[in-house]
Amino acid sequence: MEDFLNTVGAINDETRIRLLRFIDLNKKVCVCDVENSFGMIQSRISRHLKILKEAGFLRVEREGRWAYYSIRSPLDAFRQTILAEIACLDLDIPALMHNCKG
Amino acid sequence: MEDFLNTVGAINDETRIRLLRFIDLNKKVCVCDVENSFGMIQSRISRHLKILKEAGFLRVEREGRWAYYSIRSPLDAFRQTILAEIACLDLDIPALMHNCKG
DNA sequence: TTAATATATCAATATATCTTGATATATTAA
DNA sequence: TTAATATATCAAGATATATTGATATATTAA
Repeated sequence: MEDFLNTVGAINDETRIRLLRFIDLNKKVCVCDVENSFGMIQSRISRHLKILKEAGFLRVEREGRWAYYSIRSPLDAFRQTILAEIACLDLDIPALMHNCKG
Repeated sequence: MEDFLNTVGAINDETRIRLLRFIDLNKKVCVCDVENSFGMIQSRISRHLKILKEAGFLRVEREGRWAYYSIRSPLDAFRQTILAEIACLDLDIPALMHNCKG
């Protein structure tokens, strides 16, 4: 139950739905690129990515000062179904903007 | 997006998850039976059933002074997947108590 | 018609979640 | 070591959702 509510709670937010789709499309992104692509402040992005990660949708790899987020693999059938459902939605997903300063 | 968030929001609540499973198991129930089975006040049950109905999970048939709720049929694949996922959870579902007074 | 039952909805409060701005930590480059 | 960049987390306020008790509506039975 706890895991189910965690999973469902994670996708019960428009920002996170868009973030999830964005990462699904762009495969591997760092926080500052997401920040810039979505035009949202860093703490907001970071918080939502954490929720998606803890809900089992994302994984993080640290490389130097960057944290790269991608869709967790393997993904169980239920979360795969959710991703597929989100892929069918008519979402406004921004283009990936690389904006890290080094 | 609106429909997706509606669907997801509906199952983002422990009470509604249990109600959904209860109705899935008992097929067709009136509000006062649910009220008694769950030991919750009527306004609470009524509100949650309405949310599940508006999220596309339930349908209502009025018969006299009773409102009978059941799983909506046909149910699209995504909602079926959700029901199946809920069926796998270890939930505390009460036995159906018939308690209408006439 | 009156009373009882079933259900829905409203208003108030309580609780949870989201957003922002500030701050803390870590890594790298100068 | 100092400064810059990237990320995470915290505290405060804003917003949304849940719960309760009260009330409204509808149906049936007496």
